[in-house]
Amino acid sequence: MTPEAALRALIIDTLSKDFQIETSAADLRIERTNPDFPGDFTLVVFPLVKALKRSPEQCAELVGEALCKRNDLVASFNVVKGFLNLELAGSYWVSLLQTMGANALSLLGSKPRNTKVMVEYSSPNTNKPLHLGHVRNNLLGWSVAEILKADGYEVIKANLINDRGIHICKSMIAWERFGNGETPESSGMKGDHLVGKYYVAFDAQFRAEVAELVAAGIEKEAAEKQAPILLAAQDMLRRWEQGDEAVLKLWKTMNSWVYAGFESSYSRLGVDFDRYYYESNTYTLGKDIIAEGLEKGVFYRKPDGSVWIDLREDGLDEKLVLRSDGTSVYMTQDIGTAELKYAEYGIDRSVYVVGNEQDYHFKVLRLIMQKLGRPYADGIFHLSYGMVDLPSGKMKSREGTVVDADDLMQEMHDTARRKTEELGKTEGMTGEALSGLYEMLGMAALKFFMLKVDPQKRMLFNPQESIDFQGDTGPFIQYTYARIRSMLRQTQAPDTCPAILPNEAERAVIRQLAMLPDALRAASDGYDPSPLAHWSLQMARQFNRFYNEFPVLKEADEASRAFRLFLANAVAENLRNTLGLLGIAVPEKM
RNA sequence: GGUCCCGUAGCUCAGUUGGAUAGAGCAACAGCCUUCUAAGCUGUGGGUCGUUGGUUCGAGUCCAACCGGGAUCGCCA
Repeated sequence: MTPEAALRALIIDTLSKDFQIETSAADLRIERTNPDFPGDFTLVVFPLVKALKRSPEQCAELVGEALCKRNDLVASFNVVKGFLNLELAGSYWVSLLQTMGANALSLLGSKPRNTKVMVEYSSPNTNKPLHLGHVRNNLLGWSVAEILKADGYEVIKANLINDRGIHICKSMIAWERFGNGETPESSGMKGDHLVGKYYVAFDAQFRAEVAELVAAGIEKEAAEKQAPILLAAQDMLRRWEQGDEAVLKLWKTMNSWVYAGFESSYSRLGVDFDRYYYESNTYTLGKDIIAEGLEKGVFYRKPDGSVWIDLREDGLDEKLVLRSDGTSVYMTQDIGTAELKYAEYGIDRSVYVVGNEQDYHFKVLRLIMQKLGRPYADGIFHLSYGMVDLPSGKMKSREGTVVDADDLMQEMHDTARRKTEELGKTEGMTGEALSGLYEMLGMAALKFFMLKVDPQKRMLFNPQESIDFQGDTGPFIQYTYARIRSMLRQTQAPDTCPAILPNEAERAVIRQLAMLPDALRAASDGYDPSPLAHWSLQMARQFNRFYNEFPVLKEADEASRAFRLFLANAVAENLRNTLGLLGIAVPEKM
């Protein structure tokens, strides 16, 4: 049990037995005590004033005294205005440390959730390499999946690959026209970058053709519809759908290049998937459900044959779910894949990590599934995240003004190397270990930067300034870990924790450790890794404060030294585990 | 125009279901390495929490209106 939960239970019991006041856990206001006052937790007594018929100060005094008497959890108290500051007993903190040891999450107890969650993330298009926005998506999705696992859910990570459509044909047609048979092997280019190059080439050609048509006196809008290369791409899509062998062959070849490229980016990012879905397989799904919905009267057909749903009563608009020619739209496919996911795994919840520009789409999807009475409908959750902006403005992959994911990762690696070399603390490390360290530090800086922010907010990314290695960063936490490991290489931590009375700095460290379960719960409930990132920062800061003031290895008193080693080891292990949920590895030395 | 998201220090961000004098980091300035890793620690300066009302013992947090930024409302995905 966490200290707060223990205290809450004690207060409820005391209020009931000594004051005949029945309260529920939710009614009590318990907070961390303001650092300016002595105490660990604070009970806000204003809500009790009416029931006790006393002034706030008197209420606080009465309750404080009763709590101290009841058992040895609360050692002392003080009252400031209507706030009852409670100090828990030193012996309690030590026994708590002994209980949680290297795994503070054990305070949660193990309860099987028997709940299956699918987290779909990444979902790239196969016409261009991953960029900064995908990086945020991938890190979020992977981390949320790991967090849910740590909180007792059964998790399936899924990737729905958009391998079909006009955008793919654009790359294909440009490669046919301008490629001269270029391959990743012949060019030495990563496959996804090679294909992306032709996507950009398509756009350049397209714009040139449009300009030509406009010069010939055609309206811009019309020109954009009749540019020859666009017509060629559209024709290719038709041939693709008809199963034209030459088109399919080219499609498969270019896709295989892209997949090889993606695999290498995913692997470097440290993300993985349990199940891949391909839009080329799923794009016709969902039509049966449309038919079912028509029968049930959830959908209706317009005279031209197109099928719609009217969501105006739900505050939305009418929405097309099937084209007049009977082909699927985006929504049709998503209805179908939702059904497929459920059929395959019997999932209870389905998390979609997709940018916030699709808020509307997922609101509609969820509503449709609810109206169709699907058992998984309420479990659909759109993990919506904000765009990543650059100082120069929006990223446009067509125009090639993007921060490429591979370039970014390499840049992080190089920056980490430069920084490490400046500090010159890596004596005795070999070339391979060093490069592994740079990678670890660079990726930590990148991942922490992305994950410490509330997903919902759009974020500004300044390649020159954003990513730092000092202050609120991944490397700062890694550094704290490495320092502790350095001590533990010299003297091992004891298996059991000596029962001494901790000083204020030590208590603060234990208190922070004990807050990890709350951070995990917040992260899991909110599908948001940032509470764990902030916990880690706070943990590292708290430990560094202690470390700066008190000796560990050089502590003369043997019991105290053993206690501090045990404490330091607990901090290191919990930091390592928590950063692991963010996809961040920790070095033994840096 | 309808709907949704965001607005907190010069910059990047925290701020639990309303609680004490609104917190970190970066940047600026001043200290701390003959002692366990200074990628660290300590201190100083920096705020009409977009604006105006409302709800109450109490509002950055809840409600309303407005201002500013963004997204979305395609037989694109």
